[in-house]
Amino acid sequence: MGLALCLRCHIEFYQNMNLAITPESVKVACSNCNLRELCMPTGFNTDDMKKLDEVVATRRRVKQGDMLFSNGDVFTSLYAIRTGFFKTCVSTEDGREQVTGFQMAGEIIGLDGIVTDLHSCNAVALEDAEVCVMPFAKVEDLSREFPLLQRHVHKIMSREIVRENSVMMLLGNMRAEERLAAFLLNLVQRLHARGFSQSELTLRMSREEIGSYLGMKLETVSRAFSKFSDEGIIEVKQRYVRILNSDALKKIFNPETCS
Amino acid sequence: MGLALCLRCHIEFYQNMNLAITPESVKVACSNCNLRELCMPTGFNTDDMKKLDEVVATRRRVKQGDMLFSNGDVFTSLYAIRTGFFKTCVSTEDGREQVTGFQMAGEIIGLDGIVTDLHSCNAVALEDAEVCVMPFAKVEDLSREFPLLQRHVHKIMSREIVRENSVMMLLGNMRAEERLAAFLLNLVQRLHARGFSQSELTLRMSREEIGSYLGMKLETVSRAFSKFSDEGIIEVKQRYVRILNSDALKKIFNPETCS
DNA sequence: CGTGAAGTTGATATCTGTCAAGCTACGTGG
DNA sequence: CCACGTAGCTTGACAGATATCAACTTCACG
Repeated sequence: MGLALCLRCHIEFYQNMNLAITPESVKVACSNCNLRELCMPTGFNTDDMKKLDEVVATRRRVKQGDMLFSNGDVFTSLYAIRTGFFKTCVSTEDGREQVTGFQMAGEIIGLDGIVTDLHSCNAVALEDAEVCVMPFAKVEDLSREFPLLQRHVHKIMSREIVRENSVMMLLGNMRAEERLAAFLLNLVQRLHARGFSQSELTLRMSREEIGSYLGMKLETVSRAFSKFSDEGIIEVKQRYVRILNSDALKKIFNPETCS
Repeated sequence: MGLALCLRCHIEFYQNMNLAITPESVKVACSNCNLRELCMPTGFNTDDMKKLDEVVATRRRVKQGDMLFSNGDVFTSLYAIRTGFFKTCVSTEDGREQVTGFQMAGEIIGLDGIVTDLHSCNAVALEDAEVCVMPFAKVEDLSREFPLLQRHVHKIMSREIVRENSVMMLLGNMRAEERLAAFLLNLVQRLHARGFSQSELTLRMSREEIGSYLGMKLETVSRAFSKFSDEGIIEVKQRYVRILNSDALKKIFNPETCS
């Protein structure tokens, strides 16, 4: 899965990956899943592919607002998102919450639980969702059998580490508008890789959740949206966002070029 | 390796791990390394242990200020720190640098390179260091043979993800003094797990590097140190720090108790 | 013992947070 | 089908935390 991550831009560049999502797909097996290229390694023959179908034990539906897992839950499985949109967040006892990521179809959540066998964050569905449940013991078993799968699992974890590095850069070094610009470009880029528009998106999260992710208050998020809108860079209407000038958005956090 | 990570505190609690570091140790094999419990899984018999010695291909010395690897380098190996102290950092073309972590003996660096086969950050030695070079292909081979090693590798990567989650919480939700307090407690805790003092430490990094990690400017770091010092919570003399009142330090970022 | 890097401290500027008011959109129930 | 209520969003005024700029001090190293 040729993927390069531009730390500067906080944008992932997927190659050979432009998958239309047909919500009508019925088959349970990975081998027939149209998200396969996002979740699973490629390069298997049909026989091996069938064996790999075992990775997914079951499917699970999660209603909007419900948690797939939460802090303290026993870790048993990774989850591949089939449909829907999630946020993961950690929180302190005094109620401060930090959104650590937003995840969409084809992305894997639950990696936080491996180290202690307990989840250390909450995964909340931001819209009705369906996930593939992949018992981690099974993932490990099959990984030992299939080096390609093993490598794939390692890449997924490494990608998450690198993504978090880029979020640290955002939080530590960038200013409010730079953060929001990077965030929007990252979102639209990931959506585009899934067959959606390069320039339009509907946010699945509130201003407050965006702010929590980007380390700023909801009012600051709102102001930044308004500023971009005033400058003609984007069009915003509540959660609908249209990017009118992608280059201008890129320039906000990267005065020069962004590969 | 019983490890729990308190997100609130940004403190890792290691269990059964209090290893004095004897710089005189000569043996090359993991099986004879006194850092084994930090780097390697436990529970192997002597025969398996010998096979696992193959994980480490060579040792490599890195002089203070030199890079173990840098952004864009081809990824081949993970590195286990034997002696010395590293920082990892990412940077943008316009020169902004974000320190993403500080690593000490027994910790593993290089995980960022797995996803793209290229390193996406720099690893700089903050003091003369020696690392064990673990070719990743060999790690993967042996992981397929030894489930305990496989699990161990997964835990190391998951731990890094969880650590970065807690840094995101620091950067996104905490104020300057809270960040520094959490940072000091985390450092001293990790040093203590390696047989050093619970209350004294010598910083291996500059104020600027601390600031970069914590998302603040060096002057702000310095002021926070001075404030803690004025309040009698710590004693500071340049890079020497003595924690006089650990509870007060904990209270700064956690008004109640911190487990 | 001199020189420069690192660290400290003060004065001021700037960005983002806070508080408050009003607006918009959406869902619910009459 | 409309009215109402609420949650989410926007905007303004002001406050506060941290950044910036600058001067000075300390320490490490040659």
